[in-house]
Amino acid sequence: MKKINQTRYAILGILTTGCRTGYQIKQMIDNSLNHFWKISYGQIYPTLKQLVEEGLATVEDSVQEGKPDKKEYFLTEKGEEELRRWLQFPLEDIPVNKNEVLLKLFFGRHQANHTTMEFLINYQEILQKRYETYEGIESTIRMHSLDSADDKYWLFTLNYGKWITAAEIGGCKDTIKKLE
Amino acid sequence: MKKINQTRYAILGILTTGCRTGYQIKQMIDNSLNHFWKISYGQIYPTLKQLVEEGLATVEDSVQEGKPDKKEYFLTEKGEEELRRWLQFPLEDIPVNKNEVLLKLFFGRHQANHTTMEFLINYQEILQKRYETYEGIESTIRMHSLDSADDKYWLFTLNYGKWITAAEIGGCKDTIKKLE
DNA sequence: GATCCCATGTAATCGGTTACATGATTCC
DNA sequence: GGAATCATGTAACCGATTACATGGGATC
Repeated sequence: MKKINQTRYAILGILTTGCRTGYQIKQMIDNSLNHFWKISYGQIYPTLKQLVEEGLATVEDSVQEGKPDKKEYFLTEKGEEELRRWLQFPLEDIPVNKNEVLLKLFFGRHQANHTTMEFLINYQEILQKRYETYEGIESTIRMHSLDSADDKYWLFTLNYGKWITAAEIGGCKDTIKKLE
Repeated sequence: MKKINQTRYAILGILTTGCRTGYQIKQMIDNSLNHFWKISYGQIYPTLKQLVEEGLATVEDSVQEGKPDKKEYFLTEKGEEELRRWLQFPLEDIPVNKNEVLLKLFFGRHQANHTTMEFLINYQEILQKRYETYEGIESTIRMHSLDSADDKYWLFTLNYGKWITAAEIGGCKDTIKKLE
């Protein structure tokens, strides 16, 4: 069973949201998907080139006034099909998310409980901030009530993200309590 | 800010649990940590060699009866210090866990809602099985009435894992409901 | 002149997987 | 003889990051 390269599909997907250049793709992922996806220019530019070679996208040189020139990428019909094929392809098993917190918790007997607790409290604070960020984004989207077709799914994603973050906060608190 | 190689520390940690050989380390991770960590021999053996070179561990050739020879690794004092140093080192920010489910959800407008729902139902079933596995392991540990110093922390880890899994199941259900 | 944003790209390197190679021992 | 388990290792490859290189335009 060969593993598929998800980054290709992430880029394919982003190209349907109005982002057209490598720079914009990077910005979109850093700003909107940054809690569950990331990417570097070292991947973006070569991948875009490859997508064109495979006929999944086309490029157009675009001259801008007041800004540097840029290359705009557009999905082809074939590219859209490829995206849809990937979307409906089911997860056969859960990918292992390497979790540093759980790993450290597992080796907890090698340090004083209060040190583990401090570690968890620190992590919990970070999670709390993340949760608040989600809430902020959510209300921004709702207020702007943009008619963008993507918004609905963006909110689903945020909501799912909130569930996970809340659970992690709960897990931290619960563990801290047990360590006391 | 340079990123530290956590795999080294995972191996360092496992060496404190009674696992002594590369083979045993692999087994331990596959059997006990498989939901939040994984590793391959291609990492284990070179890393063990490196740990010895750095004075964090020592090797001993061990002849066994009825089984092939093996190499047993032991943490040095320096190795234990290194492990403790890593353990107490706080997370400065949350590492990005690339999440295929969230990514696909984000691009949901490109397919029929029922397709997205089927995808989520499938995922939810996988999560449910995982949750039951956690419960199974938990009761096994509790029944064996632990004298191992690690057991307590193993249960903390399991408990935390249950929180996260339960939340993901909740997130799936909630999203499915919204898609109806 | 300095700094920031926009914009594109590559080379070196790293972390990790996969596939391969080897071989002892036990159990059926 | 064949399969399963125990055991160690390497080379090729892949996905991704980091550091570097370049440069236009706007703003202060």
